[in-house]
Amino acid sequence: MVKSKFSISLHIMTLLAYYPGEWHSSAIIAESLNINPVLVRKELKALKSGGLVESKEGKNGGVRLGKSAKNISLADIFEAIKGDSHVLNLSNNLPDVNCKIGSQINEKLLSIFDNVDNAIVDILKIQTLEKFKNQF
Amino acid sequence: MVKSKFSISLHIMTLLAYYPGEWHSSAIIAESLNINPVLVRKELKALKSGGLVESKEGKNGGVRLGKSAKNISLADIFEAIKGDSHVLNLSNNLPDVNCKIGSQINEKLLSIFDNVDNAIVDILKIQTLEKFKNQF
DNA sequence: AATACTGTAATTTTTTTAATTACAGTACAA
DNA sequence: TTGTACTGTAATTAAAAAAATTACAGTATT
Repeated sequence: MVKSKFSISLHIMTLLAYYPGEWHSSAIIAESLNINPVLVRKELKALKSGGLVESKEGKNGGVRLGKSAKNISLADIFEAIKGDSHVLNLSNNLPDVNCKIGSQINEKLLSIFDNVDNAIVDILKIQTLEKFKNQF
Repeated sequence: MVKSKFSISLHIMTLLAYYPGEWHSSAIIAESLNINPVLVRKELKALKSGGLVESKEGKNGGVRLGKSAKNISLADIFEAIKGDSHVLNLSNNLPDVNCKIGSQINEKLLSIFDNVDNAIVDILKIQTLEKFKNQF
């Protein structure tokens, strides 16, 4: 479910970029997104591992950007939340291995998925988070 | 769910391209994909409206390519199944309209989604169905 | 007239996603 | 040193989405 993860993560990142330096609690962030705070913290996990945000535990803790919004592209966010998954998916069911096409389709599809993901990264590289948040 | 629709549709189209001219029943196609025949017919609906396949009702009916695989790109298939939807999605919940970011994020996201979809189309335009099926 | 298809609607089942609950761990601050 | 307000994460429940199934009208073919 890369699909809505990107939206959620970009929304979070935009908030953090809009109020730089401030620590935001997952509850506050969740309010703007109108989703559950636990889900926010889960999404933040991926963004943290990419170094895009940093968090502070304890009272008055929260999260803020891990580096300047000028140095974060939308592709960075996409890659952080994407992990090993693809934007496109295989069918859940295993194709018929006795079929010439069915037996090989998945490997060919996966190769296309890589190309698609790379194309998305390329197009998202163009825009920085700084530029994106300045639209608001 | 554009994600697995593309895989299902490309699988179908590859089968049809591999045995050109022949009428394939949804049951035969469903066997290779290991999915329900009704779902195959549903996917075919989108491909038909794009002129990519043609169907024949009645006994010995079925579907076959609507034009030469040489004249079909993977982008054509993607666009046919995509319809008005995007590969990326908004969050299901409406963001807080009282928040500066929340009130405007969705329109900005939709603009990105268009760019992403266009990038996918561009990369998929490169390969024809003919070339794709010749890999098998 | 029997057969083998498409096309499509309605329903049920399965899968996925999100929400909720719960709580250990941490830092601040009175 | 204790209450408070956070993160981090696991486990469970609820909701939503996707796929499968059932059903059947309509249509060529033989």
